[in-house]
Amino acid sequence: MHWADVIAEDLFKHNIPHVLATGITPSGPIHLGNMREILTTDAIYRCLIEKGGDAEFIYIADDFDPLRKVYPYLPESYEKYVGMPISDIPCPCGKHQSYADHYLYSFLNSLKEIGVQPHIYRAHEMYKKGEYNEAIRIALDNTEKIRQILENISKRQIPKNWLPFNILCTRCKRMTKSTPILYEYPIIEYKCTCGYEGEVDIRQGGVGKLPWRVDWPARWKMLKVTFEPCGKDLATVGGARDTGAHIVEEVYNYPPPALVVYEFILLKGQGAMHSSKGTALSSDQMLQMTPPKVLRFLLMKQQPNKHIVFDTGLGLLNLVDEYDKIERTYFGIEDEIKGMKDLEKTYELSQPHTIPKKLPYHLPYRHLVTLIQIADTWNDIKKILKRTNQLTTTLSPDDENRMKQRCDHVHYWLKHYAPDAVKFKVQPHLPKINIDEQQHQFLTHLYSTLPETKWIPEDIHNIIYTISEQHQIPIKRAFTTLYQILLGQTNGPRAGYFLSNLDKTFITQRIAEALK
RNA sequence: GGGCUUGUAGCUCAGCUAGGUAGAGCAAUCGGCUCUUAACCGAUCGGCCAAGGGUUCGAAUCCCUUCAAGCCCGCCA
Repeated sequence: MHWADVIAEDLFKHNIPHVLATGITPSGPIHLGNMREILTTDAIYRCLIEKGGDAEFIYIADDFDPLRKVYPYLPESYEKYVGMPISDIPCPCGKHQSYADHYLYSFLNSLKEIGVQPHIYRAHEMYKKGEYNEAIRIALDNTEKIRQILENISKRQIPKNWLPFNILCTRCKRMTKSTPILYEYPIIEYKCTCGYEGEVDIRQGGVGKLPWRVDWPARWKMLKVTFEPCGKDLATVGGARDTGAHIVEEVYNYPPPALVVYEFILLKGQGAMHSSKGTALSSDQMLQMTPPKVLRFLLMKQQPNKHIVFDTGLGLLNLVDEYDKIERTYFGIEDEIKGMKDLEKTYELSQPHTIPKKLPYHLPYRHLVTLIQIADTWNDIKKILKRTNQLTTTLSPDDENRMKQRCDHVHYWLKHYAPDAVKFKVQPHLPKINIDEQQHQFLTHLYSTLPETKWIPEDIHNIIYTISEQHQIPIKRAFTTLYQILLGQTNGPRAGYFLSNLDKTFITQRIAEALK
């Protein structure tokens, strides 16, 4: 059984309305690792619905959190906003309503594209509308109990005057600088390091925020959460998940939600992703170089508790080809791959929206990488495919769109991530090179043979070999010569296929030019 | 010191929640007309399943111990 089915079945057994929750702080680019939380939940959600369960999928944007520091991707000037809620800080690009919106919207767009549609809650709205008021009151009434739980379980020392509430200073608008002096319902008197002393009325929304370790359990109760995955960093003994489970039971009188711990996604050669260190791949970037279904596939094929090593280089091509292979297998075109577990379910869960009824058109992804560097646009690629009999039927509009999208992805990948070894450019003019005697011989002979050569890979391949044999030119040298006059580099795609994809007249002219 | 997760072929991973002859993809090697490159096809190679012990007729799989790696057990999310 697929892992998502196993978890869904567990939830289903409880026979209650389920709320599957996810939550990410939009304090920076939301990356592929964060995406795992969403997609893991989405998979379980889909399986649960399929079984006939009653389930809702929600996403909470923690946009009332304060900005912690000036991250490397922020301008220096943001120093003055540190400590303020990210929903109240201006947008870095100026196009969004707030700092939080800036990162949140790009993420929400990615979600749409990847076929995930959770009900979206925004923490700053919930706080400002007063939806947290009851939870805040309960937390403050139970200050001692919460203090004990936190001290016992996480072994941390909590200051004497501490309250489970971070006050938003009325004057400096920071949430991290105030210390409470006295709490008497509903008023908290506080002092801020900015020098301000004042009071807040907790019956008013948005005057402050529960600290994370309390906010989380409060939210479980409020939204009746029954399941929430969490990253392995939070799932440790003494971590937020641990203290949260106690607080929700002992303070909020609600059972802790079921849990799945997911592992990190590592970037090949770089280790874990950290937005703060610039080693993260944002969901945006990811979707610009990978078809959404392939991205889903990457996460669906692997159990959540396994780390994933993502390779933005050649590994990406393998991943896409692997996906295509699974697709062919799903439609019965290819034999089942033995090592592939839960193939059907994995394929279905990889679809952002609907499951295709028939096999989509396939062109090996690696081949596309070559073609696109020759032809640039899908329309031109199509001409080549037709001329060379690699494409003999008319494509459906769906297939057309898919291929166009793939072309965009390959372009982006080539521009930003592809290793130099796969890159080449057919030079519009003869590159400056010196042709020696041997090469001259080879090209002369090739030139004279071209008119009667059939422009198909095999034949092209053959004449290259035949000619170099006749002139006793090492075959490697023959290939190099061709790459030199066409690409200006010493190697390239397999010559026969490569040349057949180029226009014969163009090749003839180029050789003539080189012989001058 | 404590917790969680992971450890299977050169690499990325299945197989572990049914205990029954170790699997896939990629890489590598060889072949596919006298054919090395980056479409493609076929074949081959490749593993003491991290190590040790236990349960069992039988263990990659269940149990215990050890080792290694990653993350956490301050603040903040």
